[in-house]
Amino acid sequence: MPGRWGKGPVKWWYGEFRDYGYRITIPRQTILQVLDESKEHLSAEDIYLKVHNIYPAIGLTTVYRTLEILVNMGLIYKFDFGDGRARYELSSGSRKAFHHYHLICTECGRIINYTDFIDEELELVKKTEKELSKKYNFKIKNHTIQFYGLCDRCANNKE
Amino acid sequence: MPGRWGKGPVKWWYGEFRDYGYRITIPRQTILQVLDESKEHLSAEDIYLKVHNIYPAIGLTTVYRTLEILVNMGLIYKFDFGDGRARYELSSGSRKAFHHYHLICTECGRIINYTDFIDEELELVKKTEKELSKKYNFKIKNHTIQFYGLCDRCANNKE
DNA sequence: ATATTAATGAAAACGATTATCAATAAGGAA
DNA sequence: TTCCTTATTGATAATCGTTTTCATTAATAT
Repeated sequence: MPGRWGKGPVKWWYGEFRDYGYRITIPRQTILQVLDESKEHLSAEDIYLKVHNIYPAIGLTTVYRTLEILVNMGLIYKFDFGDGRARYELSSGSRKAFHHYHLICTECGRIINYTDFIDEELELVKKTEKELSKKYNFKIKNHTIQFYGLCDRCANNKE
Repeated sequence: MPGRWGKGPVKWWYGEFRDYGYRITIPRQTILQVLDESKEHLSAEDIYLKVHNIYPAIGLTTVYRTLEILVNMGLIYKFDFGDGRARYELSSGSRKAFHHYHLICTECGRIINYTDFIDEELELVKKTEKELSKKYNFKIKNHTIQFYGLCDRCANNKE
């Protein structure tokens, strides 16, 4: 989609936003812009700070509220890596959506998205998903695979 | 191991506990007993309440502190399912340790451990683990696979 | 341009977890 | 056993991420 990801405020979600009956506001535009420009797994506060640089009137409350509706709309994913704060990432974007596979350092909290083996994993996941939803009567919406351990830096610091 | 899982306070961890220099106390015994007798994914407060029935003098602080050392010792696993409270489960026990695979209802918080396909999954996980730890220099200690969705009860309530 | 009402931000409230600290009790030594 | 040392305890306060409240502001339909 040429031009869809040009610089400046992203607009591709305007229609979808209106379909939901949501208004298009500067805080919401800025939050989506920040999410779109970032490759990281951002926490609510990360996002707040980045938005604050662009639009200093922003409130942390608005960030939380906007993130919640974006999650409900399916525009972003919310992750919980066990460090007490949630992380958010656009569900679609410049890069393809491989947001489900993570390496997490339990020492420093570093998070790496890996994209190796996703084909094989996706196949197995799809099969599992199908069988599990049948067996347990679960309507499966999403999944994650996480590996926990020590990253190189932290492993070295331990010896 | 016959007799290892008899009723009454569990004692199999006494040695390990002493090796770590930890003292064996009534609160700790009771917490481990509760964990051993439960098949569920218990939150700290769940555990507190159950222990409180047996040993009313228990404090919530002690529960948190004990759980932390048990996690560090590797005797229990700590999970974070994204509902703001951590869950704990014995890493070994009467049942084998298939604590890594969950179905989570995002509506009511119900958690189901599934054990289907774990053979295939374990195989893939092992392979992935090996390759990822090489590629990213990660010392992988643990992993989880979670499926999020709606359980039968909650899916029905939505229509 | 105006009216309607969703959206905002500051502040307070909340819930889970952690830190503080004086009192207690486990376990080794005598 | 009894005493001593020190880890452990539980009540309380503090912390931190997130939610709620509510009066003010601003987006959109008219």
